[in-house]
Amino acid sequence: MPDADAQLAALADPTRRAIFERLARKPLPVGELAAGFPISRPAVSQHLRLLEAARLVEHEKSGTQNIYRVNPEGIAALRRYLDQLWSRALGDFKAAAEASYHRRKDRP
Amino acid sequence: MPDADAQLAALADPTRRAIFERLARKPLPVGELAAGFPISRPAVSQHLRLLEAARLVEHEKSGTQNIYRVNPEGIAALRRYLDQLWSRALGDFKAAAEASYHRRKDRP
DNA sequence: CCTTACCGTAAGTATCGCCTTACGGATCAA
DNA sequence: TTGATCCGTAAGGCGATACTTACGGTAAGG
Repeated sequence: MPDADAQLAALADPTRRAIFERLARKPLPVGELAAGFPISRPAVSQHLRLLEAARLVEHEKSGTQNIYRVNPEGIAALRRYLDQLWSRALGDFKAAAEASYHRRKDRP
Repeated sequence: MPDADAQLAALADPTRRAIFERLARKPLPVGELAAGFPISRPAVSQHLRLLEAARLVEHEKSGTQNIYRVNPEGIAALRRYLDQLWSRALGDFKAAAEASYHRRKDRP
């Protein structure tokens, strides 16, 4: 999955991650989306271009508007890559890590 | 978990992710680790500093060597953050994404 | 003690990334 | 057609970052 590079780079930027999270709650046209951020609309467009290239979001035209939404397949691909990374990464430490992982997860 | 920014930024760089994956397979001293990459040893040291600040790796002194290994707790923290991001991110699309996620996972 | 091996830090440089403003294409209403 | 809205792209500035070489500090060995 060679998207992993682009996907991680996309999520690494705080603004882009915020855009992603906002689209996650609800699909939005670019203008309405950009209104929620302190940067210009073209800046948001550029972020969206990266997010879409990374297959984290997708868009659909509706009149003059472009409606952006999250891309479940790209997200699933990234999850698979990361799961495999963690399992390879944890090797001998797998037991300890899983324990630490579930400890906080099971007791919120 | 405010580490998420630093952790994602750390993994976004291909060289740094390669370093992380290599340490995942086996803890290594800096010199031996750097020998596996086309960049200088100080460059590797700088990457390790970022990875350690992000709690993705940790190190231990052994004579004149510094042995670096992955940090299971930091990794677990990132996993928790991402899991929560996915669940918030997928909302209505959760079913579809989970399906797509497990489809490839269950049939390797 | 002196030398050697191992490593981190500092300084400098070139490239990359995020932002802005300016501009042009596409769609809809009047 | 004309005008207004919505949006993407282009060009440029500026700070961040990923490298290099040079240097200093620490530990082991002769």
